[in-house]
Amino acid sequence: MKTKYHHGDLANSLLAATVSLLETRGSAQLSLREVAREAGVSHAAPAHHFGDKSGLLTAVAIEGYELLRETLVASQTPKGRSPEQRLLDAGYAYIQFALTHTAHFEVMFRPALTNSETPEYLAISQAAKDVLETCIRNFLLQQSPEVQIPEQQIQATVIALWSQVHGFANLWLAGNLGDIKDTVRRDMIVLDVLTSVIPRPYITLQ
Amino acid sequence: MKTKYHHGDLANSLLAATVSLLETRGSAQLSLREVAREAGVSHAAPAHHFGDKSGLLTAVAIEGYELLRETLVASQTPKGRSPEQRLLDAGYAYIQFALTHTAHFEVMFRPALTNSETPEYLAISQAAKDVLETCIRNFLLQQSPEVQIPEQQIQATVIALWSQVHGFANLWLAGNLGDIKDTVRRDMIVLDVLTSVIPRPYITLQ
DNA sequence: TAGTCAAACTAGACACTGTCAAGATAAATC
DNA sequence: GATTTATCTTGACAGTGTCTAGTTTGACTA
Repeated sequence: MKTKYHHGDLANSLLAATVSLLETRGSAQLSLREVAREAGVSHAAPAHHFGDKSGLLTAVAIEGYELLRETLVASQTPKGRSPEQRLLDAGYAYIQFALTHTAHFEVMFRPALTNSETPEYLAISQAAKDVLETCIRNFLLQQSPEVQIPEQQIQATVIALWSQVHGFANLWLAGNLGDIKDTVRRDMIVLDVLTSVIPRPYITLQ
Repeated sequence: MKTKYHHGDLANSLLAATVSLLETRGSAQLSLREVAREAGVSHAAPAHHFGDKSGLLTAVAIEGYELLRETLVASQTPKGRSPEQRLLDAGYAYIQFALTHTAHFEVMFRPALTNSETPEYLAISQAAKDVLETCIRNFLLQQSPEVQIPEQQIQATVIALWSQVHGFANLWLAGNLGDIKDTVRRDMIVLDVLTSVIPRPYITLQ
């Protein structure tokens, strides 16, 4: 495992090194050559596996969407929870993911850094979004079982709720939410933010 | 005005060139030297006015916060509007600003690119945020005039509403909202998103 | 009006970057 | 065992941010 010419699992090592460097230095300062140094290979090695810098970051984004999807699915597995609770769980999981996997999260939502039109990219990002949508659908269905909610209204709700948690995570990561350091207050505020939009039943726009 | 040694208003020219390049190429590809070329000066000229790259981007962010503040204030000047309408107006203005001044908006909320601890930066960003907060305070005051809403609850509402519009703008700019191209549908969805959180009166958390 | 000084800008250099082409090595295949 | 193929290295190139030293110019002083 020391200094073989063929690394064996270089692609994954490079991915890990990239995420690690992103987490410490941020995406603006990320250097392909530093990634290569971190992985102990020559400066041009990454190109062979990922093409170029955007290719490497695309791989990070895809890994991120897989992780996010798993996280969201996992948040829905506990039994005996109401659709409303499940919605809260999903929102909380989303925020938790963003604050934990900051490197992935940033790259996932900056398409300028990646090849975001790749079929694989589109598929996995859509898959993650689908979990959210299903969750919200179930919630709306339970909120008003008798009314047939128009599809456009459902989409608007998806956008509204997604915006909520996504914006919260972004403002948090950008340092715009003041000095909320400790976990307790953080959890409280997250809950506040989430519940602030939860109690709303389906309403028709005038 | 042709090729004088002293430009006269180089700082502003550099700022304008930076914003222009940010709008076309994006922040990841922005080059100080290209900014200098665009402004017709030597590659080291920007350093004299802004120190380094982060100094230049700090100036962009500050200009952005000034613009945002003006936009928000302007959204509140029409007379005869209810606090609820004013809240909608502010939210709409926020989103409109983000989608119009994409370069400013991106730099404003990526502190890694700027010197976001500068007194001037902190002051102007706080000033912009204050407009939002006042607006939301007035809304809550009108929603429940008899109850004294605890400060923490107010802050949570500010965060919730800010998250909403901020997240919406971010998802939009990242291309995560599908193919909503035409202005009509866009306006409708913005309205949906905003109203989805508006009708909620003050509630206590259990 | 002449002289001085500080601000505004240029020129050159340095280490670093991403990417490309060409070559070296080792594993897999036949 | 020979050959092919994937993996990785080496070297080069243009471009970058920033530093230092120098040049130009406007403003102020006397």
